[in-house]
Amino acid sequence: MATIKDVAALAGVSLGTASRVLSGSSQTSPDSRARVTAAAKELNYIANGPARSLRRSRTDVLGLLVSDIRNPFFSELAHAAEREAQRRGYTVLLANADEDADQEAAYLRTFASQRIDGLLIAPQGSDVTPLHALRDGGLPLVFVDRSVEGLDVPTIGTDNEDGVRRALTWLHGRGHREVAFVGGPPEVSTGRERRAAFLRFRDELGLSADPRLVAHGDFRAESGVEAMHAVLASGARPTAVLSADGLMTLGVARALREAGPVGADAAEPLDAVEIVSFDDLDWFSLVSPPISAVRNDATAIGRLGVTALVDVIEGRPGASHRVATSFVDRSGEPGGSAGSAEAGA
Amino acid sequence: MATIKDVAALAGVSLGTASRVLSGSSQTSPDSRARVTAAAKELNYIANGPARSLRRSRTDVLGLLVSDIRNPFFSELAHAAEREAQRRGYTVLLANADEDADQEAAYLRTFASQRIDGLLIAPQGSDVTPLHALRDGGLPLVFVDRSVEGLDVPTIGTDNEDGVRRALTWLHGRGHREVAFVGGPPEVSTGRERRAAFLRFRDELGLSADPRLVAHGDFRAESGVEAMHAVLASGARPTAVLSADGLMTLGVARALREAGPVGADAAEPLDAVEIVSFDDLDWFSLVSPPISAVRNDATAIGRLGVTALVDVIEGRPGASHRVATSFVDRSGEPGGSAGSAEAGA
DNA sequence: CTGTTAGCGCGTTCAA
DNA sequence: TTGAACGCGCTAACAG
Repeated sequence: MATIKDVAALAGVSLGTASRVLSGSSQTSPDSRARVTAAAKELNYIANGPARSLRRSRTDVLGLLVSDIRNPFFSELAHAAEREAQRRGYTVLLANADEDADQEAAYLRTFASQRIDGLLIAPQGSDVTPLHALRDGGLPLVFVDRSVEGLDVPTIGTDNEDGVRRALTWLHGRGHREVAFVGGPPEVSTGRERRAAFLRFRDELGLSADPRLVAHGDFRAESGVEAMHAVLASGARPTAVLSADGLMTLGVARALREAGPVGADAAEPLDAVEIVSFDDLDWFSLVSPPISAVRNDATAIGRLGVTALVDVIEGRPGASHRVATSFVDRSGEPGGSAGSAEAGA
Repeated sequence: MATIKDVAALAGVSLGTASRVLSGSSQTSPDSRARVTAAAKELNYIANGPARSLRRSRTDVLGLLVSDIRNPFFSELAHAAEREAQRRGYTVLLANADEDADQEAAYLRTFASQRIDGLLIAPQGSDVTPLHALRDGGLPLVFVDRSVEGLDVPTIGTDNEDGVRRALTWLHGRGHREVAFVGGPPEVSTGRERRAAFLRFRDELGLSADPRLVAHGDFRAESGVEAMHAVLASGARPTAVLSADGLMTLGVARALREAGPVGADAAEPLDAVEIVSFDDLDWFSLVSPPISAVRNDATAIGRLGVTALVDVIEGRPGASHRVATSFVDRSGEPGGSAGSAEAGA
């Protein structure tokens, strides 16, 4: 690979002049500008990033540490963050904690070693010490989607309480009183907030407070299956269920499908259970009956996260946001028959 | 941030000794090892990556440039690649070309500047010059999922021909003769291969060669909607459709749903169209009728891709692979009723 | 086994 | 406006 020295030699100027032309920092004569530019093109010169970073003590790279890249919410968030970052002259280094605190800690070290300029993170929340260390080391930090206590960091999250309120109000309006809840892990802030909101609005709306209706997963599909099975096995007979994230909704739908007439002792078959999801997935309109959902705006969160992070990096205060949710009511849609123009199989 | 100099000073040893201890390269006395380790821990020392890279002229970072991070196939591939890379001591820098050749070129530059040790790429295929430049610059390269002509690079792809064969044979066995095809873009190798295989096996099996049954998208959901609409608008009346990738399958399913009795002039309503997808998505079993699919093993491709790339980096020849597909027959499953334990709404 | 030193490629200061 | 020289933090080569 050609170095700036090669470029300078070919252009017949000094190394300093070549550097000034290429980084466009200082004034240079039109003559040397032309010659250096030409030489750089001819040699296919691309500046050595590590050397540059070492000298400038900045990398123009942002880290994004998501909880689970296979979760559509986070891949959409990542996509939006990447676009916004690129618009502002930063590159995004994406890493995946896979809902695992150890892996999160490992990537935190990697990022620190790479000397990224700032970090966007959806924290697991089980152990904050590594985050504290980074923070004390002076790394600009912004939380997306989730947050952890005791760390004063700009946070871009969803209005979880209002989202849950929308879902329960809607279910209540449809006549449901036995509403099950498949929540997220209590270690994670969104898990806690959505659970608290469920309990609160459940009571305010006068829905059944049967504790057997409440179960918890880990925001992954398989845990949704297990949680829903657990609810059904407990003997509870929900007419509807609210799932706290999109992947678990997939699991819940699977579990309900598998369940059939429930349990060994169940004489009475299970009526159709209406599903409502926190997170709207693109296939919800295709199942029967369609799944209504709280829209959780990953794109806005990714975009605002980068904005806040760049603000912090450049010395401005980063703004926190609670992004509003909306509710997608699919009760009026035909549902089913993805492969057919008719309703019903 | 503490530097290795600080660590050496605190430990009371020379800079060289500190370096030797921390990188574990050479032999060191137990005494200095203990003191350096302690000092490093106390100062919360994390080596400066850029400086390290500059000196060693390697970064221990692999690039992964995917076509579309929101495509579940690629997020799964990325996840697998990341795991395998970590296992081998590399970090993965993930970037998203968003099915756009310009963005691909931009990230290629970024990667080159970062001096990554090797690149895993699912190329767009429209313009190979930037890839050639990298290749000539000596960057180890491996293609995943897709490939481009004229570049002798290890390639880990799917056995597209056999996948399509499985799908068409299965459809033929179910009695379908009017089978539509929603293909990918011809600029992309997988688009071309799946199309060629469709045409070949369509003819071998004696399926209808009506050209109105064939349409093309760009591997994104919206294009699946458009392609399916185009087929229906042409007046063709397929009884089944093969979609060339998972996201387009979503679009196809939507289009069929929306279509209803087709067109303004259509007197006869459209019978149920059976959908088969190249790429199996996790919700296919939940729609009605369920969507059968060719399993495209993203995990294997990601894993083998990293293996091949590391081989190339370390001077061994990288092995190409055609990963086998399998067919998931869901015709026997109940389908529909995601929210119910009963079949039917 | 350890201390000293050179230099990776670049941006920037100081003189000219 | 330009050239020369320094040093960012680290590893490796050499001498002791």
